[in-house]
Amino acid sequence: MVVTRFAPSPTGYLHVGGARTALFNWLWARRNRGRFILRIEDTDRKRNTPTAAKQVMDDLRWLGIDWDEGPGVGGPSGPYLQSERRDIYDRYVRQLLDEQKAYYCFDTADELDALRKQAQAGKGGFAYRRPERFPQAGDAEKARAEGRPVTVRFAVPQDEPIVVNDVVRGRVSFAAGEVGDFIILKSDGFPTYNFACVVDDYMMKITHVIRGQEHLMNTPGQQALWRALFGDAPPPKYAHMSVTVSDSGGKLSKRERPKALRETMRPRANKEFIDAVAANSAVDTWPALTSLQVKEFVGGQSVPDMPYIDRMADFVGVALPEINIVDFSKSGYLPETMVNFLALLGWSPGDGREIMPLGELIDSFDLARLTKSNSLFDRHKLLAFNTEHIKMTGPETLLEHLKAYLKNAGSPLLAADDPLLLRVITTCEGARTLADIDRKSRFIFIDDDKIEYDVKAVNKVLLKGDGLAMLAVVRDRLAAMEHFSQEAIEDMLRSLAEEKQVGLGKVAQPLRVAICGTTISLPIFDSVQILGREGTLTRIDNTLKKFEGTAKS
RNA sequence: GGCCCCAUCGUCUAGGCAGGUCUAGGACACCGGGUUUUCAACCCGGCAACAGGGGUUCGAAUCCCCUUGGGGCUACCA
Repeated sequence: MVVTRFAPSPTGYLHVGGARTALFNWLWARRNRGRFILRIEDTDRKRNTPTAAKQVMDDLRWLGIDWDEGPGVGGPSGPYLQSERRDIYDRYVRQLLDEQKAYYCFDTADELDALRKQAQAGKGGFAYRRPERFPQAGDAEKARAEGRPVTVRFAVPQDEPIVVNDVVRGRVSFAAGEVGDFIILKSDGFPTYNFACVVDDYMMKITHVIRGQEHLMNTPGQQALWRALFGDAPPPKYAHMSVTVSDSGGKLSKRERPKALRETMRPRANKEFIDAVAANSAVDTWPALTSLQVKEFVGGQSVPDMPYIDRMADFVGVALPEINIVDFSKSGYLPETMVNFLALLGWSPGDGREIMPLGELIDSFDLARLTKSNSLFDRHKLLAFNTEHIKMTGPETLLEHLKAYLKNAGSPLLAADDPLLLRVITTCEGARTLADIDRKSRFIFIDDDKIEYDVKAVNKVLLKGDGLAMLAVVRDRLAAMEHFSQEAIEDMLRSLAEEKQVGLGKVAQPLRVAICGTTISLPIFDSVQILGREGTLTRIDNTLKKFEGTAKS
């Protein structure tokens, strides 16, 4: 049976790279009717937070990725938090120590740094120099007493090359001595990734490890460790996927958002600006940043937590590139879109299909068709995918997605009932994101006297030419109508245009701006009918009053 | 610096492992036109690639080598 796992380190939100890894493992398990395990690799006490673990799980659920074993669901190989498996790791470390396959180490971080610098200066790479005689338990005690850090290193067999047979890359060979002895147990008693991962993959009977290419260099060490620990037990098959790169070059990383924000802030960063940003940087229960903190951020010396980044971006008025899964959901992308798009980053079914529902993805997924070369995360294509998915998603499902979106965005449209929302959805055929739908419909639930007029729209449609005059005529016709049905509104506007010998746009656009404040809204007949006669007339009157006399020639 | 991976339109890719059917196919983007009550959507058309150099072969996008370029790793992070 195929068993795969996703093993995130809970250091923050789930980002697209992690989501893709999770998805590929999940697809492969589902495709083979196997099991998919979620394992939390929280062995870095400095960086991991419990909220991040929860957030990662929420994001996975949002994507529709469920796990057969893991936090929340349990399973035969638990616990699934590495921080709760320390006795297991200790046992294996003990075993290696006893068999002289691992040894204690007492170097400080500074000493190691110095060694590394030295190696850099020379021509070779850095590999830890193994001591002639392995320190014993007594030595470790003594070192501890002296306050030196105590770690354990694995003695990587140095006599022959290590060959990794990778599912996507084929045979990758590492020269004997190339892989240096690496730390398996940190001085705080926690295992390192390279160790815990091997032990857990064995105990959880993982058959396929699908992960990013950045792990390829870890594989020979892990493989050697596996042999030392588990002898001839067959190791999992490794599949190292291509890396997802960003258009700014390099691996797509969470740092892009702070970077983008910093770049837009820098040119404006005088004292008042920094103070203003700082004063408005509080998030929920988190206190506002100080001006100094903001200044240091702009200067590149520090990076505040992500919520602050989002808050500042909001205040400054920039849209940051989406990196985390939550960013995409906030921007109005469907989970179906994300899954589909992510699946095609480094994989293709080979027959030209692109827009695929989940079931099709599962049926077609194949490790043999993973791409070797890196791929760039193309937001344009993502948008196109979202448009397609919105089109092919049924109104009921879309309604659920939309409601979740609106809630998240705090949209006034939240006041709408289901029938109205459904109507909005069907009228918005061709919307590219849920945000589009929201944006085009918000006007419905804004108070008549709180319309924000878009300057450009007002100038172009109302002030230039005889927009205001036309609007006044429209107002009177609307007031005189017997039945305020959508059909009647359409008939009235069309015949008015015909009567005045102008295109419908000349009639419709001033009306649109009057009731929405902008030229972007639902189709005009729907807009007017949904708003109702009273609201429409009030808004027209307000508009007329506001802009009369300001018309340009 | 060392080690490892990769290389087809601007981007994602098909084709490569089993060399000829590839004057290299699709999608997105872009450009032009159409439709139109806004934004979209939609329809039609167009531009556009085998990184370079050597081999092997009757024949190479496809196999081999070198160069160049890109990426990854080089932590008591995962």
